[in-house]
Order: sequence, then C-alpha cells, then structure tokens
Amino acid sequence: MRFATWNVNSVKARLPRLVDWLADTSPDVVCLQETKVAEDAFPAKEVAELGYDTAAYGQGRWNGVAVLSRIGLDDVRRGFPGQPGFPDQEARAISARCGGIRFMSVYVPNGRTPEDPHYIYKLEWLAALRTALADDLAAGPLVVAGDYNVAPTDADVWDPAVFAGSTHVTPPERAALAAILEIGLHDVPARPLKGDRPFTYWDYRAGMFHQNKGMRIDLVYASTDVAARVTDAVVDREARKGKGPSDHAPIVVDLGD
DNA sequence: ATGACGTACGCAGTACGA
Repeated sequence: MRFATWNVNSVKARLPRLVDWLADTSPDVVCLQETKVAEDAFPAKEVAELGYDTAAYGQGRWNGVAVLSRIGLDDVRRGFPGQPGFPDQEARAISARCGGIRFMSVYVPNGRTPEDPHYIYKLEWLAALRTALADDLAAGPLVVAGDYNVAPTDADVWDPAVFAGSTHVTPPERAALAAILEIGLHDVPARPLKGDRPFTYWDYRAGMFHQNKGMRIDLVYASTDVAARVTDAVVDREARKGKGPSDHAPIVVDLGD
C-alpha cells in the first residue's frame, strides 16, 4: 500500500497539479489539507476519474481537509470528539477507514504568535486530539497525517535563530506533539530527496525553496503495527517545483504486507 | 523590512499563512 499526505493550499488552485501528481505517484490513500473549499465544491468528480473515492470536510475559504482512497473508504468522521473551536469548530480533521487502516487528515491551527489567543487554541486543539486518538488507537491500525504546524526539533527548521520567539518551535507546542506520540504512535521519518533534512514547507517568498530554507512541519504518525510495515517514506520535493506549486511538499509512504 | 508570495473573496483591499 502507498499513502501520502499533502497540504495543497487550495485544492481548486492546485487541481491540475493534484491530478497529474495522483497519476504519476499512484497513492492508494491521500490525506489533503488546506483544501479551502466547502464539501460540495470539492472536485470529487475529477479525482473519481482516477479511481478515488472522496471524504471531504470543508467550510469554504479557510482550512478544509479530505481523504481520498482507491482501496475503499468507509466510516467517515468529520472532526473528532472534543475538538475545540475558535469559537466554532473548524474543518481541520477528517478520518476514514481505508484498506483496514483508519486514516486521519489533520490541519493543526497555526497559532499565529505565542501571545495570540489562537496559540492557546492550538495547544488545546492538540491536547484534545491526543485524547481522541487514544480511543482511535484502541480500535485498530491508525495513521494520523497532515500539517501539524509544529517543527518537532531545532533541526526541523532551516535556522533556529530565525524562529526564536515564534510559534511552531515553542516548548509547549513540541510537548504537545510528544504527548501524542506517548499514547502509542510513531513518527514515520521521511527521507529528503535533496539536502540533509526532510523539510516539507518552504515559504513562497524570497527564493526560500531554491535555497532549501524550509521547515519540517508536515508529519506522519502511525500506530505500531502500521509503522512496522513502512518500507519507505520520502518528501516529494519535485511537487514543490515549477509553476504554481503549493508551499508544502507531499510525503509519500510505502507499506509492505 | 509593518517586506517578500500566494490564496479567497470579489473587484479594492483585507485576512491569513508559518
């Protein structure tokens, strides 16, 4: 089985690239984030032509997540029990069972700045996610993939000095990720196709991608049984190249039997 | 550098992102 996660930064704007990427990469399951469309506006017909069923959760202009699968898709859940809002619940998590594994696509709140109420929301959101995932883990194989908006270590940003005092690197955010792993999930490390670190995000501005000034903020967390099946995991930086890319690259994971 | 670039909304300029 091959699965992937990708923050597409608008599925409408990225549709031509998404379709080409699906055809070239041929994943069985895909977790998408920042689709930025309501559920009924998701291009489900276009991906169905490539054999994918869609489960989408959207609210229009902001956020939006989806799971695509060509190996079956059932028991769809939009959001998770106890998911905090800001103040209303946002479309930041969706899960479905595909090929015997529950896949959750997550788009963790950004946090904006450590002084902003959105930062507290981010921490509360991650704590509530941990609680919900403990129940999901007890129910069977689990993959939680997406844009966590946290760089787990200083090595996961191109220059820690640049991010001092910013969100994405603070100890409470990193502790929230560690707490999620403590319930029995495993960080699936992806290898970079170029450079020494598996960055998944590069700002559009100032030639950051060209200079490989990136961040590792998109992550794949997997239950023990799934993690043991991983044969390869890569950051597909090719998808970040060229005209009209997302600012995030996909992570592609291969599982053996 | 209150910057850059890109997206949505909507038709100018604002909000947001990490």
